[in-house]
Amino acid sequence: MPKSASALQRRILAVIARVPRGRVATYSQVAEVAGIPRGGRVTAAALRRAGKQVPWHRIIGVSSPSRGRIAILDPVGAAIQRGLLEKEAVIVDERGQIDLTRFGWRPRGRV
DNA sequence: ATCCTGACTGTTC
DNA sequence: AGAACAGCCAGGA
Repeated sequence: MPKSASALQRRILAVIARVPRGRVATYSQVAEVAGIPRGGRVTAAALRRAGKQVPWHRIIGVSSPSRGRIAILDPVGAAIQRGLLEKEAVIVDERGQIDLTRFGWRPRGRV
């Protein structure tokens, strides 16, 4: 990985690496576990830099309290993410939405 | 130190 | 349910 990666970014990547297969986590959720309360954007930035070194496809945005949705800007990348998730048995809606009550990651410990 | 940026979010319309 | 807005955070110029 890039030697210039900050400790914070490495921590974020470490959290993402813990998201189990067949499950998805939101940007903010990852940020919070990594120690950045409202840093959803920070998670996004870290992911962008990390590339495919982590299960990037398991990180999504929030659409409503119980639903998440693919937040990739590039339509092609979004399609790829959807494919990867479906391959893990995660049901992705036509609009790229996902039921968090079913596939949302629940980190154990504190919340 | 200051300003701008963005794979974010909760609140309002 | 979906679009517009206004905060929020850390990194980079």
